[in-house]
Amino acid sequence: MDIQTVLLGFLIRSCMTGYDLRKAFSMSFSFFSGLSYGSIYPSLKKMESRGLVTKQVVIQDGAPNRKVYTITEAGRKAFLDSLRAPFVPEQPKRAFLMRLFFFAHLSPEERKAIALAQLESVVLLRKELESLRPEIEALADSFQYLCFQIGLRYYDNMASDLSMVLDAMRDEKVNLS
Amino acid sequence: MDIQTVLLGFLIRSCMTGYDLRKAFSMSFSFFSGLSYGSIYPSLKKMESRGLVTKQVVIQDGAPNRKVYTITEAGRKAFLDSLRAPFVPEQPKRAFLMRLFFFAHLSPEERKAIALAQLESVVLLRKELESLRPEIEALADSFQYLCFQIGLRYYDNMASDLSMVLDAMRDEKVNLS
DNA sequence: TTGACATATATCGTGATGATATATATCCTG
DNA sequence: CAGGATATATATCATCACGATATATGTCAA
Repeated sequence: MDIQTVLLGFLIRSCMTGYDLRKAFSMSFSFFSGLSYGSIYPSLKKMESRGLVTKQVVIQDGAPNRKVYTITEAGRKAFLDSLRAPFVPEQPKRAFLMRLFFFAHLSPEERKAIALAQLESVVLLRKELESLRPEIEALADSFQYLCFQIGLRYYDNMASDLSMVLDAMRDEKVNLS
Repeated sequence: MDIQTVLLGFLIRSCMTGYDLRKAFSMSFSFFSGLSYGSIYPSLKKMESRGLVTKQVVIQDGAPNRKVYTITEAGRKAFLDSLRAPFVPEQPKRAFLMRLFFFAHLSPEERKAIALAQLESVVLLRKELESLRPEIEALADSFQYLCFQIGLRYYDNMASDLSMVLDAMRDEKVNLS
């Protein structure tokens, strides 16, 4: 998912500390990925050593010094290059598919319970994302708004997959392997 | 995605070597995840030390010895437990969303080219998966067939997302940030 | 006043990935 | 028949993402 590119994308807008980047990320990217300090700080170090960003230490009394990162011309170029890089095909990679693959090992009741729990959790995730709408409509550009819409559709599609699974189980002849 | 659970799921069917597991995996799971030896062998070692599998070394002359793994009762229990474990919510995590998020930094022509390339690659992936249909219809149980169908729908949904993006760009007023 | 929350950086263990190394056997093709 | 590709089979390495945790301090409300 290339964390460095995302960080550079945020740093183009404004100079930021690792902490700021984490916040910015959670607010706008949260629905398609997490990002932890264990990834951010090492990435910033690497990017600094590669000349993609520069660091300004702002001394504060008491609190730990802020390390403000600024993107360089090389960083801007690296960012655009990776936006343009050839696409690497992606796979679904969803844990639920793994479970479903082995569903024959569970009883019909367990299968139904698991699929229903999953459906509930997807509905919840969709609701959470939907609740960000006002914020996104205020701040996002048109492409970022498309990301939001695709995120919603993603959950809708998962819900519809789960309904399909539940339908298939409704009139199942038990099929233990 | 819990590699150990997947390996146990295959070992329930029959005893296998790491190499066999890799093959079994690529044939049936390939459309939602990869699995490399760098993950398999360490996992098998861990599972052996935890008593989930036992190892029989089959000496061969010339070729490296086969290490055949057999699932234990504890392994069977661990497998079922993780199928029943509470669901961890998942996020889309798609690299294309990251690109789209920053699309405003590219020219309209570049945006269109990237989205079209992506669409092509999705169509290709769908075709490849569809070509596995006869094999899957012959070997899969009904839940595994549902996995296959969901895989196809996944690519269909991605294609439809991309069409949406292309439509939105067709009549765009350029919106650079 | 005390506990929760925000600011801010950093490191650690765990583990997944992709690449590579090491051997040998078989099978197809020119 | 030689050569090269492919299959069998195990193993390790560097890279790096993640989640948890440690360390400090400031602020604000109950």
